[in-house]
Amino acid sequence: MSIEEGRGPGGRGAGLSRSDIVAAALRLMQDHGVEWFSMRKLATDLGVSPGALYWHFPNKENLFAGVMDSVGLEPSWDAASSGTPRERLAGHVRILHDYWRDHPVLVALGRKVRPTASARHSTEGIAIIREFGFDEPAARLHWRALVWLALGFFYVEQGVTESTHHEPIAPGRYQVSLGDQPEIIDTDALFEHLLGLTLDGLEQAAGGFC
Amino acid sequence: MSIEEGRGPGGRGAGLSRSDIVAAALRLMQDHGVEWFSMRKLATDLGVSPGALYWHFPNKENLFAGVMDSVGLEPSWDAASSGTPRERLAGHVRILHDYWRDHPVLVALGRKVRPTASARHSTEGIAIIREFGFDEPAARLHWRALVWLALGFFYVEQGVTESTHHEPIAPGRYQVSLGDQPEIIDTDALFEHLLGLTLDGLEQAAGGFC
DNA sequence: ACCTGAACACCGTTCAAGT
DNA sequence: ACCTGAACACCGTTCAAGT
Repeated sequence: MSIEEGRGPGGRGAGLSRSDIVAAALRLMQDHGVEWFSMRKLATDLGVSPGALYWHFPNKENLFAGVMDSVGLEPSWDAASSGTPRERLAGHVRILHDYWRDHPVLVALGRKVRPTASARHSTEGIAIIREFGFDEPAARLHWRALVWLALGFFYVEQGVTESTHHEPIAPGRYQVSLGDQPEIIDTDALFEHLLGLTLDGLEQAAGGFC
Repeated sequence: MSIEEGRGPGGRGAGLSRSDIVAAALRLMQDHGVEWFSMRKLATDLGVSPGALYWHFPNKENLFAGVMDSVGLEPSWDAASSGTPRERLAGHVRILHDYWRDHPVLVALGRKVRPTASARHSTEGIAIIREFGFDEPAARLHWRALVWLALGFFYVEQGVTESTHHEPIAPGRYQVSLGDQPEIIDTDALFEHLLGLTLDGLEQAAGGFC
């Protein structure tokens, strides 16, 4: 009657916790993709029966939400701390875009990613925009537009790089060929270009010095 | 030995064609959503066995591609035919955004939507941009940036309206409440704002009259 | 050529039963 | 309280067999 492998059938002893499950789920999704992931594979990975997961989480969607919370939404802000307001704002938006690009799991996760930056990131972004001379409501509107710009661009970027042939030529800097003629696109350069245009418009709206 | 309902088991006579299958698939997806759709439900709807579909299509993904082709990618251009170059360009981009918003099936369809407008739409858009004074390569780059802007914005818009409480207050003009404080956002106004900023930047880059 | 029907290998989720 | 094991109602896909 010795139980070798660990615990026998029934009873407790698996020692599962919400954070254990979430961590394993995130690892599996990062390694094999969100498409590949399933509750049963997660259970197998944890050495547990499928039903066990449903004591800790009501359903798959709730587990996904737990994974998203575990990753957190705190980009690193080191890159946007010096320079002109324009440069710092560009850095700030770029950080958002890079953050989402480096965590595709978050975006692929059932489209549950809310287009909001973290509170601190938003506060700083709005503060920078106010330096251009905008009042609070205008700055908030501009900030929201920039956040949507960055997230939207990443959605498209992800869709393109997933659905077509693409070759990464550097970390976070892939070229894709799409459309009729196999054209090469540097998505990072395209993002910089689009962001630049928008910030030009923002500066113009602020300054009025012409 | 009379076969009433149509054809008996086995043999031909179902009269399936690729276009029939595609049409039924599109209808089901529009009525019940892409999530709800399955090959077996499609077969049931067509009064046919699941395996029958696999004679016409190698797999589900290929069927999805067929659905996308059937919808076509030809927005109506009536709205962007008069006014200043700036107004016509804005109308052109707006048409793209509205088109994708009115065909969410295309975007939800496994993220297979290529971020390219139709050839004619692109040609006209690039021509308008050239009126600002850009040369061909610059105009193409600007056009691509605008296309990505419109498609990306729609992705975010769709994600928000699907994942949070939202109430449509007019066709194509819904308000959403998201984030910590239940704030109201007019997504159409936000898009106009973002597009306006970007076009301001584009005009500025073109003119140089300052 | 075109389709059926049954099978295969999967899903997410539930739930009595165990400890 | 925590987990098992079996079941339920699904999937996409394949394929021998029918006409």
